[in-house]
Amino acid sequence: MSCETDTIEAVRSTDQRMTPQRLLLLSAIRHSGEHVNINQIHDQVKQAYPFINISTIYRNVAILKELRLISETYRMDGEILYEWIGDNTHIHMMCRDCNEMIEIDDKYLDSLKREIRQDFGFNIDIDHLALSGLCGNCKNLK
Amino acid sequence: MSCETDTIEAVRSTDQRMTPQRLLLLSAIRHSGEHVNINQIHDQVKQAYPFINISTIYRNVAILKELRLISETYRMDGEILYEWIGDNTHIHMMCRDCNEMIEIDDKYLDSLKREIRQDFGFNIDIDHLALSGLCGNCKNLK
DNA sequence: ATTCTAGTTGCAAAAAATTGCAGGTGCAAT
DNA sequence: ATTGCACCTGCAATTTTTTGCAACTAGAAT
Repeated sequence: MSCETDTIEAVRSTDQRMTPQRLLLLSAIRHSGEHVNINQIHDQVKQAYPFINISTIYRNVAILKELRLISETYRMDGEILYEWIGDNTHIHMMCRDCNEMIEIDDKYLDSLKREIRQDFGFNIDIDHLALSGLCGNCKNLK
Repeated sequence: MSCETDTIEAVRSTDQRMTPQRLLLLSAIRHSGEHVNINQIHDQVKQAYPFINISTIYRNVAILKELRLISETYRMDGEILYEWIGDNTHIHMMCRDCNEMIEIDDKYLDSLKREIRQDFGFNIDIDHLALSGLCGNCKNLK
């Protein structure tokens, strides 16, 4: 059974269709294994299907983000990166100086999540969170 | 003493100049009192100086963000908002359904900040953090 | 297998954001 | 007050992202 089966189900469970283009795009993000930008996704899909249009990439990325199958991360230098969510949810922590990005287990957020839910009724999405700050290295250089 | 004095100092303390355009832009963001986007800033500055170019707005916003005089917040619908930081730092909490944005005192972050600093050496910027999630209202509608 | 419908795609055009550059200007030094 | 230079600005051109639309197609119903 292909590892795409549940993805296809996730897409179909809404009113969305599973097109070859979308399948290639999903596969590109899922198997890249790291944060990728729009152009990297486009380039990857083009290898299998050279006629894919960049607007199709933009539109699908927006849809998959909405479906919460992929996460969107704004890097401090302005670049926007996408990543497969799956069940490996984590916090992104990005250094505002060197742009190094580390991933932090979401258990660190548990108490914050609980407090904000209690006090404000807000439920934080753990799979979509980018913290910014200064990493240890860059702090020492100051 | 104008309330701009310390701002001017903050800018001059780096290798930046204080131009009339930049002063108008700073004032526009500072006195708007809420989150504004690029076009709102542009429109506001145009009232005082109609020749201001949009690229000047983009460039200055990038610089002031770098200087950490203003914060940048990505709303779930893609809009990018700017806000004067000053000493009123807070967390942004945005609902991914209705886009409602509430501000949360940064004391809620104290323990998370401490843990991440201890375990990863990373210092979280408290003035630049947007949490996303589902507000109480939208959760009940589901 | 055929039909139907609403979502999807590619293309082109529009809009938004960025960049290169020549001329202008803040401001420190004199 | 003048000078010098690095930073800034406006403009135009470029690049990136979004949008409108006609043709296409996945998938359900028959």
